Amino acid sequence: MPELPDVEINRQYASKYALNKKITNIEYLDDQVLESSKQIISKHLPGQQFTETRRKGKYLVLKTSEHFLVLHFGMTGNLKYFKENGTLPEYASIAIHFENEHALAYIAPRKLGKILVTDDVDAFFEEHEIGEDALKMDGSKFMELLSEKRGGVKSALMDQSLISGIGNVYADEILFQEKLHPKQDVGTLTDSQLSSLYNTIRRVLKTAIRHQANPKDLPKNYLLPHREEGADCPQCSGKIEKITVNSRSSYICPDCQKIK
DNA sequence: TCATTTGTTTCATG
DNA sequence: ACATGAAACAAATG
Repeated sequence: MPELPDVEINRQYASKYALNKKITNIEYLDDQVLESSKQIISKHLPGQQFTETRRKGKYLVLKTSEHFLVLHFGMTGNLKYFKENGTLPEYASIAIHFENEHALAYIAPRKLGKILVTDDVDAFFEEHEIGEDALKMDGSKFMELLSEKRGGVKSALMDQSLISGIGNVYADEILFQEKLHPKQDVGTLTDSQLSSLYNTIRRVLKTAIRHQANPKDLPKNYLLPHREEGADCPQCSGKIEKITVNSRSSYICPDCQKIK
């Protein structure tokens, strides 16, 4: 579930609480999500402080003077800043302790995330084929990439090597707003449709960020608050349907979103 | 008990 | 050879 907007909220959270505080030690509660060894992580972080946060697609990056802590939340997860003498958050994988007796926990209830340290974050993104961030990509690049792509429009939006940050949930919202069927072949889209799609991607993601990535707070004409089978379409009298696209659940309004 | 959840990886297909 | 889609995988919940 943590897609671009959710990760961005966590980035803002980390910026607010975790910057410019000396790291004292790292507490390991679950090894499952560690891509770097404990030894490596504990070698590079304690004694340092985070000076900058970054986000690319669904990845969150905390920078120290010479290294980068790279976090990915998989399908569940978030950060939690807490007092050391308080309760350790449930499902915390690691806790980064600071000199001020507070700590930042990486929480992953389903343990499908990633935690690693690297000294070259650009190389990391290149190795993992993470394309330009959905909010940083410019319009002409988007048009170029999508006009070369084949297959369904939804799989194109979710292709992290093409454009990063859009997952299953926000792809549904973007397509609903555009009145496009997820299985419509991307090659059939006109330049004007692609251009409109680009603008909608930005609008939806930015709107979600503005609402703290909380689907319930999104505008009334958005799909997300009604993303369940049989719900009323927020834009017509139709009922929301659940269909399978790319072996994933897609929620669409069959009246608004027809293949052309 | 098992279907369901999702990003990523892997395998099969065209 | 390459791109695309389908399926497997991880873990935990209800």
